[in-house]
Amino acid sequence: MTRRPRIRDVAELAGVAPSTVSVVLNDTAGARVADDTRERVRAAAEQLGYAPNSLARGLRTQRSSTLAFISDVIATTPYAGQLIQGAQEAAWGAGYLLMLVNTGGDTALEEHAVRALRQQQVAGALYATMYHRVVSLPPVLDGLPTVLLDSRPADGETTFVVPDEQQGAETAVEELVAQGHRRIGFVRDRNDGPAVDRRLRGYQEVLARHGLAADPALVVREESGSAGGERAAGVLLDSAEPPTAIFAFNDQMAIGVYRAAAARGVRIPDDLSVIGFDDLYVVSAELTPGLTTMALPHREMGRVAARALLAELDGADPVGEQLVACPVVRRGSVGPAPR
Amino acid sequence: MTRRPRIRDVAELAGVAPSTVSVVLNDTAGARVADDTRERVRAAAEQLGYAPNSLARGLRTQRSSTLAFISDVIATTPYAGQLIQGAQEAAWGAGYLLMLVNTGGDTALEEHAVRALRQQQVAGALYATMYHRVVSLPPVLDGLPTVLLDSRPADGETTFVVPDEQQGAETAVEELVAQGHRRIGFVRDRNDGPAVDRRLRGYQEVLARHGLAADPALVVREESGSAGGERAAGVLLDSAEPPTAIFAFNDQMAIGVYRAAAARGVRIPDDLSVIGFDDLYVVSAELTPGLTTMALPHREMGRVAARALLAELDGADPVGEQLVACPVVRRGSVGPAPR
DNA sequence: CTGAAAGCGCTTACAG
DNA sequence: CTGAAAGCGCTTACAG
Repeated sequence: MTRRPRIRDVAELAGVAPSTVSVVLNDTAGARVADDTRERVRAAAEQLGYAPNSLARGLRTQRSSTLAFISDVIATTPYAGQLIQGAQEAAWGAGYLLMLVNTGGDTALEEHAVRALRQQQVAGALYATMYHRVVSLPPVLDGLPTVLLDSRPADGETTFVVPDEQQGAETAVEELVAQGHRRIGFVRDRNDGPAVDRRLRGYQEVLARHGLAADPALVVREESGSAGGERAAGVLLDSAEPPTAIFAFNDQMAIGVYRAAAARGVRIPDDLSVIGFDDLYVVSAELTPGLTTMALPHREMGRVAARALLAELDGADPVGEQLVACPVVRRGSVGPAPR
Repeated sequence: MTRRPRIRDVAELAGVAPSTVSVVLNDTAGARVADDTRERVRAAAEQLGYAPNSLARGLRTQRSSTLAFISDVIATTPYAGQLIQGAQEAAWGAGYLLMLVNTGGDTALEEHAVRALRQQQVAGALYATMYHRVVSLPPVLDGLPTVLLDSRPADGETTFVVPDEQQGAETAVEELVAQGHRRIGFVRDRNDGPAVDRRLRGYQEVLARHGLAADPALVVREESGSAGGERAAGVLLDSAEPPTAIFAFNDQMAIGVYRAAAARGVRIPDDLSVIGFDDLYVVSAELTPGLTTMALPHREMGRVAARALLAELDGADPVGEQLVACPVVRRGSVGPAPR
């Protein structure tokens, strides 16, 4: 394997100085080079298969073309890939590569990793969490342009990109209302958090918008897994006035709703409509009937975040909250309200 | 934000030359530096929070400390994270960072990405596919130390790391035999491929080992999704002599087996034991009863691959096939054979 | 035992 | 319009 050509090789072949090669290949603004010289340089570069050494360029320009993608628990979620994919697409568009680090939530390790990333002169960082929550940026990140992905900063001006939870919830409940449902239950996580708070608000908003009673008995708090969803749906279905539709905080809880319905001979969507949130693909598509749900726009979020970061590297100011809309994915679990 | 300290700053503070700082901080072999000088240098570096610029070091030493992680379809599989996580763990241990690129299977894009990676002087590459298959390495990778992850090279000496499919299948079927099952069905993918071939071999191996008849009617080919699994299991369950246990090629097909059983009033595990493959977590844990299955050791595979690559960077020869064992994950779908 | 010099591969003022 | 020089921040022979 012969070594990669350097700029000097191109210069010699073209019969010019290395600086001329640099100017030509970079299309340096305000530099005047004769057309035939340009041509010779280009041909020489092409012939040798020359591609500049990014390390040398980064050292000289004091600006690398890599972005850090730091995440807490990439390993255990099927979403991470989409976030990365989106970020990568936007980064590539601008000639940046992603350096990936997964911290597993370990602070010491995170600090170590960020240090290594900074030694590599990353231009900026995307700091991603695997679900929408509030975080404090670690001090090692100080002074490095950073955009938060799927989380909100505890304080500061940082740009952060999150799903539009409220719009998602509104869309979901509108979907049910449009089918004639008037009593709609909400099966929610036991804990508060940015996601559940906003989804609840969206739910309430739509009920109010349509003049539907906001019966507190229709909102049941439970653990956020399928077992919790099953218990919560059981409470609703066994009540004196059961809802004809249930909006589940997430797809895992929706699985539980399916189970509670099956156990009671309640058919979906004939007797009960169900709509979930997250579009946890392997789950939502495999249920019978398929689960209609709100997709978390991870790929688009990744894109938006990378674009915002790139803009900041070009001198733009942080822009705070960036909401990305959640689209509905219609499968078979929503039907007309039974009369 | 003040700029990062350079080696010269440390040298000035310690009252020595930059070269001495380098020698001390890198513990350069064969260099003799007085203990108190060492001490002063260390203290100065500590005080300034000095960390060497990896770009400059890489340029000078002609050796970067980044590895490329190139994958085809990270976006759509929940496994990718584990692969990356494992690779990262091993890479970090050796002071390397991962540069990630997902090609989406687009060759032109892949070529472009690999070029960019090489411009960044990555020391080597991990080339990952999202399921076990045969690949040809793209020419752009020529001359760059590369290890294949979850795929086998069409030719060449390349090191490649794959799950031990046959051991996994043997373990699965032994699990059933140990529970007294004598008629065991195998619900397999319609297409051939390294994974299904080896799983079939493992299945046959165990039957032979225990002197059980290898009835060809017990092996049913179908599409590899849940619908295929359902049809295949239907064939087995409706046959004159139905099996008491079914080994499914993968968890998706196992879902179908569950459905076929439910549709016929066949109870799992009382009437029928089921064992899957892949441990597609969201699926296998959410079924009722939970699916007993063989886990794909993605994290460990990532680790093994990164370690092998690092070894090659240190001059070791490629080692060809590296098998990583698949452990069984016991949930509730395997029980004693009905009498 | 320590320092001065050269050089990795680029880019960017600055001469001419 | 083009080239020579300096320098980004390191490390590594080589003097002394």
